[in-house]
Amino acid sequence: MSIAASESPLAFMPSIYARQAAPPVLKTQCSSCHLKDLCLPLGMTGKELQHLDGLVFSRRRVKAGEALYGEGDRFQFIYAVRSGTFKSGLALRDGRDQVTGFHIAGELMGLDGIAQGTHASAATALEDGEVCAIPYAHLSELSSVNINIQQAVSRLMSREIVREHSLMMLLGSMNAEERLAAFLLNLSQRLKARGYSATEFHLRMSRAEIGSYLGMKLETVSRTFSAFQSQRLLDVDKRHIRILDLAGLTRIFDTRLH
Amino acid sequence: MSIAASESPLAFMPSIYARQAAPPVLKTQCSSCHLKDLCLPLGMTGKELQHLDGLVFSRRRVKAGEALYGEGDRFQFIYAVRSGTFKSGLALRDGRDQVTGFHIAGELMGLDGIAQGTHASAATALEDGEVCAIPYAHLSELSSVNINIQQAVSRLMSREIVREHSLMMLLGSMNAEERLAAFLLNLSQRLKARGYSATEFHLRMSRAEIGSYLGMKLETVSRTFSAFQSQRLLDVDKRHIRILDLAGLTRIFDTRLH
DNA sequence: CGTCTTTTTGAATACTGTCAATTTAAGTGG
DNA sequence: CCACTTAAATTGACAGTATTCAAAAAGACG
Repeated sequence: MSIAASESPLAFMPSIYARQAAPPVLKTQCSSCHLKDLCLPLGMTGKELQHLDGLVFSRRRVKAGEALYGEGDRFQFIYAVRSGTFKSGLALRDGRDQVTGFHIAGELMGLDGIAQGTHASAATALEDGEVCAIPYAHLSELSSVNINIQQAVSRLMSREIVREHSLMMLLGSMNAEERLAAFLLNLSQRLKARGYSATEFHLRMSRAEIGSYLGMKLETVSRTFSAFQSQRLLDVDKRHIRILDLAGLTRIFDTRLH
Repeated sequence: MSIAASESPLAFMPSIYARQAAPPVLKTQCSSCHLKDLCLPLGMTGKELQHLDGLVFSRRRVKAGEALYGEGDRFQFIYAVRSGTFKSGLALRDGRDQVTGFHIAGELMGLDGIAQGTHASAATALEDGEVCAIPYAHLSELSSVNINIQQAVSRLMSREIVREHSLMMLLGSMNAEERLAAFLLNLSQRLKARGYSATEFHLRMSRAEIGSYLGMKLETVSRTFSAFQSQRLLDVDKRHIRILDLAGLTRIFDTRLH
């Protein structure tokens, strides 16, 4: 479920590297990563970025449905998404689970584990993907050497708190249409920031998972999608979404009159 | 709305100190604080605690209704509650606000400001109280000197993330009775940890504020209190609460069948 | 090609929200 | 100190939205 700190970074690499006689220490470097403006190095400049390259971590391929960590697992790594889509969530006593977040390229998972040394939530891949498994102990050490790295990590944790605040607002005071509109617009913006289309995308999660995240039943999610379609706000074909009227969608959750 | 970094720690102290000819630098020390097992020094041992005493911060008296900081205010301080009850929340576009947390002695406020350098939420006193205003810049410096302080701060931020996860679960999947039961039991535990009665207490927040926090209308909060009373789980007299059947209350939100 | 999962849609129910009236408490000023 | 005003809480009646239960359609997968 979680890989050991000593595990070779090669373990999950394509076979071309494994075939080499003397495999190079394949250090994935943050400074040369195409996600560096979104991910852990966010806001870091030359010097900190250099320090950050001292961070040794492994890349790990994950197949759809596979868990990165489970509730109660020992906390060792913070995971940064390289590719693919992930969900994190908690299991409820009755067997169902509450989705607390969806994560795409450049986003971090596992920060909840710092508090107790064990993960309070679980993270699962919704499609095949790849993550960087960053040893938290090592990141901590680095933080004590360079105060800017420490602050970058703090900012990322704080950002997670802010994100959850807005989700609480959503869950606490919005109706079904507003929730789904907020969800789609948020996803749209995140995809746009990564160079993808803001108006046409494929959902990697089921109606039930969206519903769990938004605090509504899967049938209500489906009905709301249909309602948006008949309002000509969206073009919905199962999980393929095309936003026809971005302004109209924005108006829905902007007009908080409910 | 927020006090300047250079402001004298004496500004909010009783006049007995101000009358002295040469006022001593009145440093409030974490190591001698009666809240040290709950607050910022959580989990710190002798050495870190000594380092933490190097932290200079002011104590600030706050009157009921007064704001500690508002949305968009520049982030300078993390606030630790010494006494009193506070709420934090976001303003909605339509004028109402979403309460994101209630805070009592030993709890921290303002961590959401780290992300952007400005507070994403506001914090207001629900009754007269006192807080420690901890300059974040100074805390950061201290963290780079002692790695254990840095980790303590990280743990506290992570704890906030975990707290919000469970609130999301509440908002996303519980009915009115379960929400109120969860709220009362959580408050009961926190009061107990501070030496107060776990079964009899005075609510400092209105039905509307509880409702905002729990994602329900004030009338529903009131009705649910009445329902608990007729089920002989509680004795409710306006804001005075006496828990008659703690086990029964636990069963309500434990039995997640809804 | 058949099975299983996911999604959509309908009909009825249940829960919470809305609107309104009343009671109680608290604060203000004569 | 009491009348007056304002705010908070309770309760009822009704409306509205989301849930539940059920069935059918459409893909996904082996």
